Amino acid sequence: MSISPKLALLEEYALVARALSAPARLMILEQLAQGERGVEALAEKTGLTIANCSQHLQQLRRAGLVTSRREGKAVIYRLTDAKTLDLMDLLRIVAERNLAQVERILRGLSGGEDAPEPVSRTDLAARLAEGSVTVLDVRPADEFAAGHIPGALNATLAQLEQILPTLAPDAEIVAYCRGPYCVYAHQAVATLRRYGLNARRLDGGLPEWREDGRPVLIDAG
Amino acid sequence: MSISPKLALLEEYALVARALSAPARLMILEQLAQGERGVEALAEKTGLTIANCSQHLQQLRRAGLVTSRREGKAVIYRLTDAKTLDLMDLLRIVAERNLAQVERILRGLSGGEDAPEPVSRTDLAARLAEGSVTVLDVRPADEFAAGHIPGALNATLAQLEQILPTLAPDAEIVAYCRGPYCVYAHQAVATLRRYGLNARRLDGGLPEWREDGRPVLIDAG
DNA sequence: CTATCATTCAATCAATCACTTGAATGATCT
DNA sequence: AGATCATTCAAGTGATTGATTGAATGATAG
Repeated sequence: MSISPKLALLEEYALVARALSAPARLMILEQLAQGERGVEALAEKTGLTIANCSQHLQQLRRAGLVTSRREGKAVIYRLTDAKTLDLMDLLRIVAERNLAQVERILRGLSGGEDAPEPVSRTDLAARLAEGSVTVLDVRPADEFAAGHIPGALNATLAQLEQILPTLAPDAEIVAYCRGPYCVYAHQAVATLRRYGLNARRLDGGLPEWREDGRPVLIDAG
Repeated sequence: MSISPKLALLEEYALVARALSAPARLMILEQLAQGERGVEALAEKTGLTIANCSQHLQQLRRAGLVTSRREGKAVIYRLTDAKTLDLMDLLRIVAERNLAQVERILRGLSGGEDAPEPVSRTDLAARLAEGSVTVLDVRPADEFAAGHIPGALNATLAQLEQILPTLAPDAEIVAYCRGPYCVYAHQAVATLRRYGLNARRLDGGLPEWREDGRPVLIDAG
């Protein structure tokens, strides 16, 4: 308490920033953006050991970004606040505007200059209503089952070539994944376009779609 | 290039967050929000040594948050992008919503429960136009000289008691400082209210006022 | 009450960060 | 060109972080 209040405040703000300063924690937050999860599920999805994942989660909790609740033996974590998503999004936007390295990586993902503009969620909703579009969900099957855009096909990158024959050659395809931090949709679009298909990426992923209040279909367990 | 593009992207985003994860760098950014500055000026304002300040600046530059330009012997730094301010602001908002510690500090600054709501910049502009308000700039004299709200008085916290007699006892006072990260205005309002004056805080500081496109008066050098 | 399971804590190590000090750069002025 | 000044670099120190391992906690089921 002896330091100045001004510094004390800055320390708190810095704590939040620090929580976002490790790739592992960004991955965890991206997962939590899709819904609450237990420690084990998070560890598996992110490739971290359980102990390590638990430590990161506690760092996130200290920064106030996640909250936990006990459910039987399991501890379930969730985002404290939807504003956290905005913060991650702004972080991404600032990084994309200012860091040449980010642009280079994204360009590499999209396979060159010819990456089309993403489709806005409003546009996609309108096109869905008139049935003039094929929606592709590029996330793993379990995440698809837990909630997806109604009418979407599901295929991971590895499965993509298998479903190619089922797609009409002139269909307009819109791919989406976990959200702005996720690169699956970028890669899927690049692959589809290499095969000559008319594919574009959705702006944002399922969490943003849900945040907009749009319908999400959940598979019966 | 051997790591996955996904991880590479997350590393870049984390780099930006890391740049915001030290109080010293937040102070520097707060200064730069008011206008471009040389290294020496920044070091003095933040209380850092020049060498240390230079190192922090380079970390900020690596994260793409600041840009430098040479002017004679001096190197002048400025914010790369106004979006950085949004990012800092959101960081602050998330911290205030989620961290009890922040609320405690702010409450202590404001001297208890009775802190009034801040005045919006739109409101202040209207009240200024009709002359029904006294505006107080709580920043150091040099920053006041470099630009302030037209008609504002200038007094640091230390000088505040000296100008008390010049204030009409029933005047409505609106205090502002460097911006949301700055606590001078909070403290000034607390002091003025202890003396029974009707003081409130402006929402945001001079950078936000300027960002709104409102008039700023610059003293002739 | 004991066994079991998911999670967290504790101890450790390598790596990184913030800060200090003193020397090196790079542009100006005489 | 040499002197001067602002800034940056380089090296060293103490503190912190991220990851690993193994033990401890805390809630449930028998």
